[in-house]
Amino acid sequence: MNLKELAAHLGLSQTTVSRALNGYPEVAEATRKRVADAAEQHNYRPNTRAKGLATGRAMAVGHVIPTSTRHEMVNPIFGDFISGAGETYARNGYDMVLSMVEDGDQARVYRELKAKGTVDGLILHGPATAEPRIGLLRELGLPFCVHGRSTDERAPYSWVDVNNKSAFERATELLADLGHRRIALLNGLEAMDFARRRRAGFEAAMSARALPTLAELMRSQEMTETYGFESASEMLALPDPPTAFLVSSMIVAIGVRRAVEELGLSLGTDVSVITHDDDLSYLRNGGEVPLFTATRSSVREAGRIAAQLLLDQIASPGGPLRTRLLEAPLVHGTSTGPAPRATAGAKAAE
Amino acid sequence: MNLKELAAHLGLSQTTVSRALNGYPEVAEATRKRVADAAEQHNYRPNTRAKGLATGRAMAVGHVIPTSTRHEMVNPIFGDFISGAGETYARNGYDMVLSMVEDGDQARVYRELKAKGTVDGLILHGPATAEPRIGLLRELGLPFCVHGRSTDERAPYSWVDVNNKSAFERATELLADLGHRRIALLNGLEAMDFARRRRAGFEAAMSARALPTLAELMRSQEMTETYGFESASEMLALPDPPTAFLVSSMIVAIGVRRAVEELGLSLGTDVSVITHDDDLSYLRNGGEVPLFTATRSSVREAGRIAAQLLLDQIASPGGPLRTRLLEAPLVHGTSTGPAPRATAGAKAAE
DNA sequence: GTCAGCCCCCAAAGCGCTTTGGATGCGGCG
DNA sequence: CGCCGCATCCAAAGCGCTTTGGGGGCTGAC
Repeated sequence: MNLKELAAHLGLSQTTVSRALNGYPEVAEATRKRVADAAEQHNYRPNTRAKGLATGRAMAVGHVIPTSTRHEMVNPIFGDFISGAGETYARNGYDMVLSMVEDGDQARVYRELKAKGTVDGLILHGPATAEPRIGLLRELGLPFCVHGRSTDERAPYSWVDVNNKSAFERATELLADLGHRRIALLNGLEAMDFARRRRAGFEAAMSARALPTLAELMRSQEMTETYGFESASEMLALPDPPTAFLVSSMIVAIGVRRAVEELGLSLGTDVSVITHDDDLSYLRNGGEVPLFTATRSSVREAGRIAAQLLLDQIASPGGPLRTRLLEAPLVHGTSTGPAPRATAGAKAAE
Repeated sequence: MNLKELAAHLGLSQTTVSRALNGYPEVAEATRKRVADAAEQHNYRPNTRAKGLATGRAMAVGHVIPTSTRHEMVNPIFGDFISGAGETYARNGYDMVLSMVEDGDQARVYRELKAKGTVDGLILHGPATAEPRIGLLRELGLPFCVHGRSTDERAPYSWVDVNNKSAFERATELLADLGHRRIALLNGLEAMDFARRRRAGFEAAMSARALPTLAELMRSQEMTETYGFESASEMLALPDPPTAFLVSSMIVAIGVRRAVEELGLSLGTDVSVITHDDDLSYLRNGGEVPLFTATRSSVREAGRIAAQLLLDQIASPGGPLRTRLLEAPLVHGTSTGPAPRATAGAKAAE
């Protein structure tokens, strides 16, 4: 059933039917009601493409997901973020289109989305410290909102981000307050902006307490369980091992836990761990009492907000570029405790 | 830059330019070259909506992701599946549109996608044993391919699935061969078809060996770490605890591992675990030697295949409905070993 | 020299919708 | 009574593309 047929069926013109359904004032209430009922009954929905052609709006927003071939990892937070964003889109009648793109091809895909008119705006994922995509999108004139920030970018742009620096600063302070002096940092890839900010927070807190940030206790890699396991195993085997770990994601923390337990050590007693927790729906941090002490921030909520900022921007093109900084409160779990008097290494050798 | 402008620029008609770009024969090679060059130079891309309107094809396929509000979990395999499917779409010039939909609303969304003409086909996720969506899609005349199967569905339909039954059958046999007699099954929600098939495989192997399938050693819930931890903790505290666990996902297995280690038991010695491993990019099963013995099947590969079957179906509407059954080979890790002579419970009490 | 037959190319219709610019009919005001 | 203005509705253009249904012009055969 299309507009023409519906109009014929009602004995009205397409114009009137269209106006009735779109809430224009120049149609009598009785007529509008009659039209609405008929539309409902015949399950009429205006064809998206035709409507888009006529209005010039796609009623869709794009997410470009990088999938490097080297390490073909899909970001685990992706599902939850998308899910949050999707809620917002659905509520506003927008579609969400996804493109999986190899790292190098991103620019090409952005240009293409613009030229083909597929979307009205974009969410930009995984910004690096220096992020050329931001300039490109601005140049293309496509509204966008960044999930995260890009330190090197000077001009304003819309973003939603967790306050990674303050989160990791507070986490480090907590560990220091517990008496830990040798604290390891298992960070994400440092090309990513968030990882840089986390390290900054860590270093700020450490130097404020006059604690050393040792190269052998700092790593940054892609956040996998294996990374956590191997790093922790190696570090705990050092002559002077760390007594605490600050970790960038739950998955990495799980690897750390495995290493700790495999050494016969106990989490929260011999070794303390604080992780960032994206509050992923399929990887909850324990039940009532959190398993890991963590800086927690729902990435799903971030998705909801980013989508909303983008839709607002699309709705009022000239408007101000809004941003949103989310705090990540420290939730206390069982993985932290006072620094042991003997070093963990000594304990392990008992 | 649109067709009209490009044609004017070239001093040709829109018809000729369109034909040149779409590879129709009635245009001279020299002209075609000239057109292609100009298009390239001006970065011309036909407007998707206009093209779609004219051809009646959306060049897009939909994925409807259920997000129940009760347990607001996003399936963790979702990201990898989508990523695989996305590769196929990209290679074929298709867009992928995602809808996050609350469980009850699925039928409405399918109808809407059809009526609005947003997509040319759909991938159906998470089929239940009795799956009304299949009938609905068939009735709507939208091509679709199911990721998984639906036992109760009699009429043919296109699907891609792992051979869950044989995988769990072989896994159970391995445990039995190792001397395990009390084997626990931590399954996914039994409304899901895959969970039913896995149980069937488990039970078939158990009864073939004349081993008992005990109600207190079988659970089926949503696959979270907590579920694995709590189930394993409780079962291992039974007077006559299991010596082996057959588990439905890596995440659940991680919870089981935590329970085992927290009891001071050792994985692969005191307690054996076999899990299904979807080969998720962000949750690899260890490095060289797998951590868990597992039935492994890449869900990303499944995504690639499902997308291809769907595109084939869209390309040749009358064609046969293809299906694909993927085997999940058993990979041997460190989490399995001979059944201990003393029961695990006795060992824990040492 | 003619004319059929090809090659190339073009004008215009049409996809399903929105929107501009009227048309029609009615009551109310002067 | 005549005219204005308002409330309703409609015809048609246009969004950017594909595709149908023609033609011109050139070649080669007769």
